[in-house]
Amino acid sequence: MTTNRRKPAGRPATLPDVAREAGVSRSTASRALAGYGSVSPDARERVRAAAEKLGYRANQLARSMITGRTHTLGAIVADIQNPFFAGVTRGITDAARAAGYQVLLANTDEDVAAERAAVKMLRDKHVDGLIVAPAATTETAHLAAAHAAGCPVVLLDRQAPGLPADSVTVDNHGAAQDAVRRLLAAGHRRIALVSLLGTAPVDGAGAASSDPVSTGLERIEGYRTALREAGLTDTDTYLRTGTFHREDPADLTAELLSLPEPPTAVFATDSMIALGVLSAARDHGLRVPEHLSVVTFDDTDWARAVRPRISVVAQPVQELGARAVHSLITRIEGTAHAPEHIVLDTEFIERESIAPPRSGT
Amino acid sequence: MTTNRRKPAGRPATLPDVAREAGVSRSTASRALAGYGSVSPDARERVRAAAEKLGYRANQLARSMITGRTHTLGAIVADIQNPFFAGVTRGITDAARAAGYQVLLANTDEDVAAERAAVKMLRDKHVDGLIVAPAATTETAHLAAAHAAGCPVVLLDRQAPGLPADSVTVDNHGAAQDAVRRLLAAGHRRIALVSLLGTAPVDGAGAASSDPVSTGLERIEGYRTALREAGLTDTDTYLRTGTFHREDPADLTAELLSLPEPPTAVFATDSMIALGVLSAARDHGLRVPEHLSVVTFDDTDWARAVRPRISVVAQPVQELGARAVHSLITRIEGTAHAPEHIVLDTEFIERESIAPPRSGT
DNA sequence: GTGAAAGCGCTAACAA
DNA sequence: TTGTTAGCGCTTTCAC
Repeated sequence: MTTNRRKPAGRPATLPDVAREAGVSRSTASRALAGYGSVSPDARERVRAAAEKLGYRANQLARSMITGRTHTLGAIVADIQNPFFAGVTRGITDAARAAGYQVLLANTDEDVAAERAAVKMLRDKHVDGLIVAPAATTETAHLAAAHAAGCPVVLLDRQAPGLPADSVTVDNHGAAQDAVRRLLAAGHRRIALVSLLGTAPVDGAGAASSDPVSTGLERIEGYRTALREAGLTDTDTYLRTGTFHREDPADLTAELLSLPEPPTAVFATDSMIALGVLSAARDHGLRVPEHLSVVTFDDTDWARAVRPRISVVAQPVQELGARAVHSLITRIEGTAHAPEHIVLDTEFIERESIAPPRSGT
Repeated sequence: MTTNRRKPAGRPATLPDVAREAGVSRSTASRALAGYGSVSPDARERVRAAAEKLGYRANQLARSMITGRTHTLGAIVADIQNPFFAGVTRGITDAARAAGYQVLLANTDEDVAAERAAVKMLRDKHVDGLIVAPAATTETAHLAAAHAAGCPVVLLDRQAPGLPADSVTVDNHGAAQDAVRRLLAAGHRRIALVSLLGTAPVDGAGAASSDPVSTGLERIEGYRTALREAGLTDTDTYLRTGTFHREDPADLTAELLSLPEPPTAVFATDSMIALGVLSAARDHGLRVPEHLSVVTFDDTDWARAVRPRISVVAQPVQELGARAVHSLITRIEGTAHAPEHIVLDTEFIERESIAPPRSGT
């Protein structure tokens, strides 16, 4: 038995309803509404009118089943409450909407297991692609699998060497180096870096011991490079890295400030760390910038409102998100091409948190 | 012709693949996996093993078409970059995920047209329900329509009188009143309020002239109540309200501070406004709290890190989001019941931004 | 307890 | 240009 009953008032109008109202077949109605194939102007108009009259809205679920496209993107970030990711997410949702896509959001708290679970859920929902700020640089099998299975992935903010995916990042090394150079130029020699990394701390002399997020690592390397340039060979004396959820940046800073020869300047690798640095400085009765110069990554709202205003390395947060969306959609809708790696410029914004050290090194 | 071909390696496994592998019918396989109806333990186990072997993941799109449930929630907020909404969104995504739901996110920038468009897109995607911080209190026909059509709506942070929907808010009137009382208790008489409202400014004597967001209005009323309690009848002398995107809170504050008899204390209705107030105070060479006491809604990260630390009315942001999710899911999964209005407590956190005025009123 | 068959709302070959 | 036909992958009566 075919579905020839008339549409009851309560039920939302379906395509057969529209077709019947317009006096055409379902396929013609479908073609007219989706705007493909060829339909006579007359039929097209009748269908349009019928759809309007019935308040017809296409069932995207049914459409997606056929076309294989949901026009939905998945965004996986560490923490939407972090102003950096809030800005990035804003950029993502805006760009996505402008391109006719919606965004499913997931937080990972820098936890790879949570990231894996998120990828699984989002793929179950058949997102057309994934924008991921990966929690780890090496454990990316789930991302590679998604990519291979035709769910394109673009990496945001962070790289993952093994993965043949597009990426949108900033030049963390260069930006950090530049920031530290400014501290050096002001006369500082005892310059600290405070950071939080994904998993394991960077110890003493060498490189990272484990698999932390690449961003932090690059900033640390930029810091070291700048110090070495200035002839400071012992680059790790004032280097303090903690682990998310385990260490508090304020404590790391407090420890630095209690040193016999405390740093005269601190470089914070993001705005939430800078807050900890500021807080510790205050607890030690230190004024910025007279007693302690401070520079941080990320130009948050408060950096230009507090006293003194904080000098920052500003990242183009919204653009980071928007470019990720564009890369992703290009890959979803376009033909295969080699992974592209977009590197956006940062901007150093000089404000009032840098002063010469009180006593020379 | 039935679909009897064997599963090619490239294609993801489907239910027929699993059924064939397990030697049962599709219906049995479906029952075993979804865990309804009755299936013999033996068959259940064979199906489970087959699914595991083939790496089967159910197509949620297909499932949703049948069941009418997508296990997806829509969240419509003003601006994810506002720390308040960032916190709320965090609460929403976490609670949703814990309950087996995903979240589609949309920003409105307090624009009703954008909100309407978002509701339309999200409903097209068949979200099971909507969490909305409505941009306007009266223009809510699109929300009422969604609700009536079986897509439940819960209001977040803001009320909409005409709408028979659940809501989760805080006691804005009481919290504002309490905050202003503390300023009064410190000896202030010239207390300003700076706020940004949805559409039209609140002028002179009366109530709102148009349809701004209820939250701001309630805070203004709380402010007026506290002033009246203290015998200050002229409650609007230092009341300054602007419009989103049009006025800058710093300008509103600058104007106040240029008055012949400037206020000695300012109450900001959210953290982004507080930033403007602080900035204007600095530009006027005023120190907080010696020259100007400051209190604000929302306990953002920076409020406890800046010097002086800012006294705030803290809202339970994550809980606000979580409770909204629970209300919504209860309504989605449960039976019809009268709208419930949850009002959460705020907490006044006393810090260092309030001092007695220099010259008594 | 299990399978056959119908069908959710839509698109896409293919014929006409 | 248009209609017919066949599904997408799954759930779900309804007999057996």
